[in-house]
Amino acid sequence: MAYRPEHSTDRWGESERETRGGGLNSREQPRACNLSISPGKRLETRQHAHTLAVNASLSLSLSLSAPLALSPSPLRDSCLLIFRDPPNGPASLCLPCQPNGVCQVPVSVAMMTPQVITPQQMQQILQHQVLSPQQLQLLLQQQQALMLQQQQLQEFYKKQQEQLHLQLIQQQHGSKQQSKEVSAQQLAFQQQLLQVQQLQQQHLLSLQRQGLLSIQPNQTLPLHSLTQGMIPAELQQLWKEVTNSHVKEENSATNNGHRGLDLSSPSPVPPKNHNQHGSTNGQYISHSLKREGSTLDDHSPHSHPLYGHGVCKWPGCEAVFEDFQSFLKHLNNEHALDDRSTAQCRVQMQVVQQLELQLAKDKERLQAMMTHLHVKSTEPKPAPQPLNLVSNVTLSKTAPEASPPLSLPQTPTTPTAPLTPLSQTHSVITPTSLHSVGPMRRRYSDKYNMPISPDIVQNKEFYMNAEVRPPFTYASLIRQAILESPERQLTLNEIYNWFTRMFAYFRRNAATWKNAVRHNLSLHKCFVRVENVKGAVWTVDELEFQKRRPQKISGSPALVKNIHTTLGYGPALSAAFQASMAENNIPLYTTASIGSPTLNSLASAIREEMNGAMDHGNSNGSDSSPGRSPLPAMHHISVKEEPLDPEEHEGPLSLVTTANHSPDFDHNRDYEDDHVHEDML
DNA sequence: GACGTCCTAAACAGTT
DNA sequence: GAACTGTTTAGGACGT
Repeated sequence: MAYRPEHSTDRWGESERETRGGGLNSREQPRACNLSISPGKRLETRQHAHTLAVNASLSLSLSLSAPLALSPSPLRDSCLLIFRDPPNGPASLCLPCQPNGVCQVPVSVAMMTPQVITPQQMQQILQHQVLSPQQLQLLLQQQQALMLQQQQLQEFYKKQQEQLHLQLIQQQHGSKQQSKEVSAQQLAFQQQLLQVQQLQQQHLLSLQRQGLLSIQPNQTLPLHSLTQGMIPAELQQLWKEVTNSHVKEENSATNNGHRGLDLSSPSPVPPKNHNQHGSTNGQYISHSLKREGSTLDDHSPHSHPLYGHGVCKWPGCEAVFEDFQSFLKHLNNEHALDDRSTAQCRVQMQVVQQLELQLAKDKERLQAMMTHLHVKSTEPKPAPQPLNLVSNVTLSKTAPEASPPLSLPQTPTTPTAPLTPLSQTHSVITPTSLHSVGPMRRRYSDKYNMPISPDIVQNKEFYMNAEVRPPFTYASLIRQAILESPERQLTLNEIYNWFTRMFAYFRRNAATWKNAVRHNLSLHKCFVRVENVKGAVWTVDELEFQKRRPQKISGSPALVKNIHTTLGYGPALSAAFQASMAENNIPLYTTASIGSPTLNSLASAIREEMNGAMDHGNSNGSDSSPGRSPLPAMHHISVKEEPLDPEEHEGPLSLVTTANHSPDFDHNRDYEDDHVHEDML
């Protein structure tokens, strides 16, 4: 009775203040986004580019999101990071990434940057440079590492050459065109190598400028040792495939695709600071790399993007390991640089490219939608800031997967909830952003019949950590909780747990929202109580859920279409994949517009998918697992307070009979008792 | 203004 | 008896 709108408003305002003050503008800004990696390509990711960056782990582009644990790989020390703070400020180097850590630069990048220092050069350095012991040690490490690296590359090249030789023998009868292609490929490869050499020279030049290396201008750099005779077409093609797309991206994105190090301004930071975290850049580095799921942090050395929950996440591997070390061993042994891994990388690259393509399309579509909606909305509401969480999700994918326990202090500044300022992310506003604004929240999920799952998925980290009320109705949330469960049924307590697990907001005021949950469960026909031996679980009658509201969007075919195309979600897919591949015709359990015959059939499909198995389950009188039957036990379904004896009726009325009701009839019955029950009684 | 929906609050009954 | 679960009612806010 004592509903106080001002109270509600205050709470919202508070949440938004918390969100914006502590989250969006927080110091938890992913400053790592401004990190540049060199040599070769000065590649910078910014906040809005994380989504792509995370997928570009094999590209020449910066791919901090997919660090490869190379320890004790020699590649580790061969990467050179350039840090800028501010982003346009002078560069400072970090060499190597981390003395005892793991390189953040993917193999493809690290391999491009061999810093071969001859003994003569080393001697020169010793003679002419006053270097600290640390620097000397670093250089020695580099030298050793690079020699090892060279050996590896030579072995690799040898293999490739043998393969190529075999291939050439097989293809000797091939046409001239093929040989022409091979020649062209060789040419291209030579160009690539030339670029690499240039990059390496630039790299060394940068070293020189940093005072770490002193080389006479006319001195021949010993870089050719790497590439001596390396013209196998196979390797070339491989290289091309791995690098081409992203080189193109860079070339198109920048006027100079081979800028290499930006040495226009020599770093004012003396080399002695390179490994110190006390400096600004040091903090930057540490912070940045940590935020990218790095294993550099000595306190959390067991995080790796290819390792989660004790399972190797290498595509198709799924090997289980008891500890991180064994995983690393496995990674280095089983997923070393060989043909198989390369092929898998290729596949992954294609997947990534497809996703990127899809993402680009979706972004474009979203932009169009936003533009369209903005044109219509005459009053821009200034106060609430939409939250861009797309990149956050992407980031979170690379972060340790340990979800924050419920007992954690939930502040918007929690590192697991990185927030991106709106000002930088206009182009990627999630659908929620439009609706998480003030009192509109509760209409979000239903008004346009938009599925809430992608939003929840995308903003999961945020909702889990920020005490911001989710812009969904209780009914939508309950439905989501149930549908997310493997068996699509939850007990009340499990629903509670889902709420508290997924939303920090629901970790307080439990009495209020729990009451609301119960109220909604009981009130809405779409929630069906299924009695078990152990108790009762709640399931969702999807059709009923869809009938809850008449759709007013029929007049906007474009919107309908857009909604329709974003309906596809499969529980087996990962969250990010769901978000980006929503329209890939994956079976869904979500809302559909009732008015459209197409969507009606879609809804029928949903119903069949949800209940079709139940037909088989109906004959299964003895449930081997009574507590958690994957099929909602029809014979135990009780619709609200009137349990029916399934023996006396042909089937559960709620799921079958209501499917034939017209929406116009049904959507008004949400609050009313099912008179069918009375008929049947 | 009517209507529908959502939210909050509360009372009540049954079950654990 | 307390806590939990489930149902129902009531009233206000808000959008259509």
